Amino acid sequence: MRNGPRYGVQICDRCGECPWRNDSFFCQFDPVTLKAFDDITFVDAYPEGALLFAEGELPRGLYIVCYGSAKLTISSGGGKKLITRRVAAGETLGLTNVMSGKPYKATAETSSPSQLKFIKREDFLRFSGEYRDVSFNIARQLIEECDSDANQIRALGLANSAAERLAYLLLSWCDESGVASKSGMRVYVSMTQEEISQTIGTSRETVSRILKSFKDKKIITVRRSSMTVHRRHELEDLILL
Amino acid sequence: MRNGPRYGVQICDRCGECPWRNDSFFCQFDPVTLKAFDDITFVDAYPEGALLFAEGELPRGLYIVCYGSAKLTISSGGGKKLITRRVAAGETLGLTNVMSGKPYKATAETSSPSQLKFIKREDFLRFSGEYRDVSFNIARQLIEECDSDANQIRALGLANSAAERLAYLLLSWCDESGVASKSGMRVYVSMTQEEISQTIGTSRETVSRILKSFKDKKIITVRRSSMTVHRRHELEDLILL
DNA sequence: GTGCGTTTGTGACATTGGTCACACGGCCTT
DNA sequence: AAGGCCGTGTGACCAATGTCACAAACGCAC
Repeated sequence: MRNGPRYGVQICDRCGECPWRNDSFFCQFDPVTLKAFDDITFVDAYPEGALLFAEGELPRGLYIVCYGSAKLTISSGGGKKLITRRVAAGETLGLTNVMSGKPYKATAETSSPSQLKFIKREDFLRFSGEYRDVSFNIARQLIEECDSDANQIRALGLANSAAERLAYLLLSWCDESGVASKSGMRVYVSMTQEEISQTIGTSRETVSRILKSFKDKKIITVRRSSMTVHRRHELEDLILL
Repeated sequence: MRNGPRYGVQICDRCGECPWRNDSFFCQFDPVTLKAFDDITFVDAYPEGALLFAEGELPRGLYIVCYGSAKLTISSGGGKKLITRRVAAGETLGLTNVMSGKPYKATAETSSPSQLKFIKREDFLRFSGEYRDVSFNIARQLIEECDSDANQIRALGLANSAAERLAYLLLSWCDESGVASKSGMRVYVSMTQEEISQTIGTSRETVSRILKSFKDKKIITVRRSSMTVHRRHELEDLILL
């Protein structure tokens, strides 16, 4: 830690000393690789909502989320917007484009105050050729991206209704971050209904109405920003995916 | 060529002698790699509609299309079916699953009489670690898959109508395989309306109606299995993607 | 040609869900 | 307390499209 906090984030520019280091992808280099890695990266902190790159731009380099989170969105000429992925600490932003050199197909912005590492494209390409565990981690992340894309294609293409997609989203929250309580599974909801609608590809009003119908059927209860799923199986029954 | 034709396909089991070898991915190994590669692969011919693997199965090995074509589909409990990808000669089937060991998320079947190579998973994993150009080609193919998935997410999630998705599909046909003629761009249509509907995630009837509306507006004409796009820009105007 | 299976065309109808319009409530700042 | 902003709840309305039910056209085998 060299600097004071910025946007509430304590900056740390050497992976070896990183207090948030976890078991995902790019945190997992061995000490030698990590040292070389640190030498070619730039660290910076960003406030919530900072634009990292935009659809159509050419990739200048690779971002890695050290702390915080980001989201990728795509948008249509008609103003419609879809959130295609949420990126957590330890994951990369725009890896495929850095590898291929093709323009970004999505826009990336932080969704909370975050610290990111940045590596210039040419440095990263050279680096990835020199170290074995780097190419391995690249492949891992690429596979992970394919996997998550496949899930989204399934949800968008196969669901018969917005209710089905929403039920699917709620269940994924339960599985990823749900806490068992006596009356069901409690999850912290960090998205507004607007964001939820952009995640499942529907309108904000529809999300509001469907959530109401879930509440009416006593499937869920909502208090402040936490939601409790009482009858998981009723959500599962909705889903034919 | 060792064997007589099967399902109308002339079998060839050594890449070095392959008459269909092209410039995509796995055809591009250098001679040394190619030789080692031939030693661990099995070649076979399949009729149209042959099932190669199904959703939920564990990957036994990697398929590579030498000749012919295949498609990947996903389907819901409700009987709905979506074609997620068409796989042409030189491309692989199920690479991500072979790499990760996770169950297939899609079903693969040939969409014309085809010759495929098969490599057992453990052989492929060993092979991919030993030869440099193999890992390179794997990364290339993974990136290609992410790219195609991203396009599909955009088409499914951002389009406002079935007409928009269909227009998008027709334009992609023009770009990929269109032949300029005096009255417009001519493309050979190899899909039935049923398959088209499964590609763009709508019903067969809707495809029929939208095509009719395009014909009525003189945007396209259809004769037998070839279609001519007369007014490309009118299709483009439909698309807000 | 004849016949059969597949593919395509079309009408009628019900439902979903997008859009517009506006009210309400919470929270923050002044 | 007042005002404003943001997120949410809700009614009314309508266009898009899924579904069912046939009919017509096409392609292929005999």
